[in-house]
Amino acid sequence: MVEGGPGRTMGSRATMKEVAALARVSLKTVSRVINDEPTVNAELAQRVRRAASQLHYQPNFGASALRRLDGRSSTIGVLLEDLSNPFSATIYRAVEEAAVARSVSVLGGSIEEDPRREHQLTSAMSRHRVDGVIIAPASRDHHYLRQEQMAGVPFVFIDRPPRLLDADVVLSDSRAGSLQAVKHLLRHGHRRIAFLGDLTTIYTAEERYRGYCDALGGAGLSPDASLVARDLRTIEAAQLVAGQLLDSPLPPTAFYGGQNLLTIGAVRAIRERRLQQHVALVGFDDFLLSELLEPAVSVVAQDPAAIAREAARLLFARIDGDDGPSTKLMISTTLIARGSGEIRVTTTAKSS
Amino acid sequence: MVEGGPGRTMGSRATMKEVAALARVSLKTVSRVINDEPTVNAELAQRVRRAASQLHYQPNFGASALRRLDGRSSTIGVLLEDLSNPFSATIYRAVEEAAVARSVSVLGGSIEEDPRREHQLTSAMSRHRVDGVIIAPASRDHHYLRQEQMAGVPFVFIDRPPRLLDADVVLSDSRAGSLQAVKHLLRHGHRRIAFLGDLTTIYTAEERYRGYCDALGGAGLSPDASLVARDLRTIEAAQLVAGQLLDSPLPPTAFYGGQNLLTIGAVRAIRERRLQQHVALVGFDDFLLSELLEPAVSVVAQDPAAIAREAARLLFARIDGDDGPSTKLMISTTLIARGSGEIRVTTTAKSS
DNA sequence: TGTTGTGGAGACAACGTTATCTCACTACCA
DNA sequence: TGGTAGTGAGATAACGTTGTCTCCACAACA
Repeated sequence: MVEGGPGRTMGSRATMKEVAALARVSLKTVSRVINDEPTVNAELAQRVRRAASQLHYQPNFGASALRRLDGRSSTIGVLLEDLSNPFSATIYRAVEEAAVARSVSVLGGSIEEDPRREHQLTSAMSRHRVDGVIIAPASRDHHYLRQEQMAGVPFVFIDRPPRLLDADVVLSDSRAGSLQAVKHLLRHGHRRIAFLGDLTTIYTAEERYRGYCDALGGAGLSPDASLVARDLRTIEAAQLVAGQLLDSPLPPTAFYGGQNLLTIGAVRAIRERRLQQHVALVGFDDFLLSELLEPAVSVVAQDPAAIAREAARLLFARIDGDDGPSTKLMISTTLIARGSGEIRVTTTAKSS
Repeated sequence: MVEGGPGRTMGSRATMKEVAALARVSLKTVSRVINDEPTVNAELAQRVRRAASQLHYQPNFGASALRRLDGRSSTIGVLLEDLSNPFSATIYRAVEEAAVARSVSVLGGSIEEDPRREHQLTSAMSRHRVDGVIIAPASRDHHYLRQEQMAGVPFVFIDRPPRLLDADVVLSDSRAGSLQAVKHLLRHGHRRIAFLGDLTTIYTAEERYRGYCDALGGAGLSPDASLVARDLRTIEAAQLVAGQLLDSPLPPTAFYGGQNLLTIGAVRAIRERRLQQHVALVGFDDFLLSELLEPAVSVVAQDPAAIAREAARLLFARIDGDDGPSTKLMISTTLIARGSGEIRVTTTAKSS
């Protein structure tokens, strides 16, 4: 045998043919045993299994998918915003769990809010002939996926709905959650509530802004443009803007952070100015350690694991042949009061 | 055409054959165009490309890998502890970045410290005929991967070295980092330093314990069994144990958290008892918001992105044919002093 | 003008597997 | 005893692609 070691070495893999030869049966019989077909004599099956393990035989999924009628590759694609952010990572993990239960492998991808990258990734999924895709899209026109659907690949959208395409979708109720968060602040006497929002191109960012407006409207207020900052993406950007707002002549008495990182940016800006006991804050989406800050941060929590479980359930149902009309699921959010959101408006900072 | 919609519909995919027919060229010419072989007349190539896009042709990687001499599937496997923890997620992302640069897709998997699951996942990778694997293993004998190596699949180990197998590896210098952390506490006058550690079966947990012992030894001390808690996995477990230690007659004056979650558990226990200005704490591995706690948490930071970049570099070099001897890379750690680790031993809590 | 070389394109086999068809054999009943 | 199911296993083709071989047209050369 050729030398082992870490490098690439040429000891090719055993095939069914070789297993068949060693077990002295036909190729097809090996196929039957590998696929657990019942119509094979126990003794022969035993012989085949022994031969297979002796040769370290590993079936070739690619070849199998190529030949089999249903073309199944035992692979699904999971395309999310960014696998390194906790929301995406939690979703990935929950989908992975559903997938391993079916012996399906997961091809992951981070779209990074880049429609071009979304196209590249879906195209790669297509070339790999995945059995289905769960996607949190960045683009605003998903029409291009129609071809894939027609080729029999089900898509389940997550966190953001499909546009110009009919497909299943599982969403957090961002607008209602936002409404709830801002109402909470209003209830504590705040009238000057700043909004920190992500890219306006992002569906959920838009929804959260709508919820913010809904709440203000419900209190007879209308959004004050000078208190609304959008298209923020990083902790630093949010920190800067929140700081500027706090330093302005008529500062907000409360912040609503439309996303994890933006909430954290607000925490930093507030903290820098030692205003953490005076300026209220509610964030959308929970984050690790939010309860260990002082004051602990009140949030509207999503349930990413639940979203992922539902999405996986829908996807596998489609893969199993369900061809009913498309489903839209809303997963509700929960307001968690921890302190920062319950700070009442202070007399000194009260708006005129 | 059959009805579209979200369900599975039977509009099969275009093949090279159909593209060839539409472009009025041979199958092989299409193959040449798709693979960017230069020996094709420009006009023909144009015709082929037009036909391909008209039919929404997507090459079948499986079939391609099956036939081509090198058997490349344009897929790598990345098997980590748990994709939902920030360390694993950061590594995954950095590897993904290197992979997309080569138009390679990533099959991810969470081993969850379960050797059985590790076997299942590596086996799945093998069946998918990945071109290579980056793995943070849970098992303690990797001999079983020899077959895969011999079949030409390179493995790069990450965070934990291979055992009974020759393969590339990229590690954080856990022992040195630990030594540094505990020395730091000793320098601030602490003698009763508690150790919170993960499963003793985990290589890095063991190394971090060794570093702890090294540091104590360097100060003429030996580890006090009553201050050492190991095999902890969760925030809650660490919190409980740290609390018990703090409530004991002779409590530690400092904690060394051998892992993120355990450090956070210690923070909670200390905080519950309002001792955060009196009990020192250093953690191994940085975490988000560590700097926003009060006091901010001093840590020994790893550089998971650097680990991943090096691992990807090694892997792709192997895939490109490098068959030199195996490489071992150590990525150094950095002590970040933020406050919690610089608390001096207090007179009241000083040990006898 | 005949020969050789070259470059572009097609014919065909093969990769490892599964679907289909066929066949040998047993068991059962009239 | 002959005929008919039923069952287990092999022979063969085919999936979509690439590697190899062959062929043809055309240019270059003696």
